[in-house]
Amino acid sequence: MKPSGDAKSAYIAVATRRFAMDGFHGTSLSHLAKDAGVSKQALLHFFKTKEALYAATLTVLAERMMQDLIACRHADPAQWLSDYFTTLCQNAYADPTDMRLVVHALLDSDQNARKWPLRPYLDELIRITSDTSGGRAKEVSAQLAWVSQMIGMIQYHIISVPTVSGMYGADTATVLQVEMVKRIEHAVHEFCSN
Amino acid sequence: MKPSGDAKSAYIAVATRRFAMDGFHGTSLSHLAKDAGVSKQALLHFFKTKEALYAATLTVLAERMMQDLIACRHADPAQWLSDYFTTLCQNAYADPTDMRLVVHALLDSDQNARKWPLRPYLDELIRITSDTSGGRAKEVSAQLAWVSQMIGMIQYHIISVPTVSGMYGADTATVLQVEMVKRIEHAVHEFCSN
DNA sequence: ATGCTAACTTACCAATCGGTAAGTGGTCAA
DNA sequence: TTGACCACTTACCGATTGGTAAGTTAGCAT
Repeated sequence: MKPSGDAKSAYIAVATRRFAMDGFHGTSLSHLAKDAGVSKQALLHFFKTKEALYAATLTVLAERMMQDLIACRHADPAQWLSDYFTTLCQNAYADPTDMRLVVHALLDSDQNARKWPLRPYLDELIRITSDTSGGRAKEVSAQLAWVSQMIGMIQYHIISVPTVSGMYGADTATVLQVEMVKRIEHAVHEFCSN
Repeated sequence: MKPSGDAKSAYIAVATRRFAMDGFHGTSLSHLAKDAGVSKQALLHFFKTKEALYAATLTVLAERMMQDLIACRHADPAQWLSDYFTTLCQNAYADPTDMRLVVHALLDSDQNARKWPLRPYLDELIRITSDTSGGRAKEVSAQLAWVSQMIGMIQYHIISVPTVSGMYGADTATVLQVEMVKRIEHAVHEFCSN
């Protein structure tokens, strides 16, 4: 018998990729089953509904994003933020799955129905921000505003890469990537130093 | 007989709202027909496929966004940009339909299959940017980078309003709106003046 | 050996999907 | 008056949807 946890997380991994690509409504259980190489009911054995599977992918996504953030820990909080945002971008160029999934989830969110699993991640980002000399001088809501602006700018940038590349060419898209890194460093320096 | 153009654009208006809410895959022809108060085949009479109807909504969306941009025309290009981005935000708070539709379309875009209808709009934004004293000093790709960063920050901000509001409360969401306007004015000033 | 449970499978379901075919009723030019 | 055309309807289609029911198989404790 295959160990339970492995199969379950393998299904979540498959679902993560599919949901990130095509969104919740664009993905069917049959597709997911085919991707995973099992029958549709194998998925329904672990996750009672398609919604439950989707929710599980979002939970795992939130944990992964939190881990990635912690992995960039740095004594200087401003450096921490700069490093994290930059590596977030770099990783997403190679694999935009997570960023796409977040945006899809944002658009799908019923606001009250499904609770947002990324709150701890956001709170941690705010906490780091409030540790910087510049961030400390500002109100919490201003810190949240800045953090969400940064996250939004980056995630939107990632999901628009294929379109920009198709419109203006791959080389232009590369320039946008370089400009994004510069913008991140500038924005962190501007907001966090005083 | 009802005048053809009216019905057709009425269907597009209905489809715009639905597609913006639920995305392409989350919207069915039956739902659209019910919203419009006609049978499903009334839609298929004007648009041969669901894809064609979707493409039509994107085309009209692009025209509308271009008009909104032109409507903000100002002798000073920096002021033009500042006014436009600000009013774009304000209008989207009242009705986020267009912003949501753009992001949905970005996620759906097959990159080669459907051509991106917002290119003229983007090009016009770049043209205005290049008319500013600060923008003139920079390369075109840097202007594009800045414009797409601004658009991305704003659109992501709009689609995240319900989620942020659910997480931190409506009053905090209002603070984010104020901060966004401040950020827009600051960013325009920083990039466009020299 | 036996029974229990976890991890599946095949078979099946009503509902809905996008789309086709064949009209129906009203308007308008001739 | 007629005939063409347009906007639209009802009826229908095969395919696919999310999900249920009822096995089947393998490992493991007793």
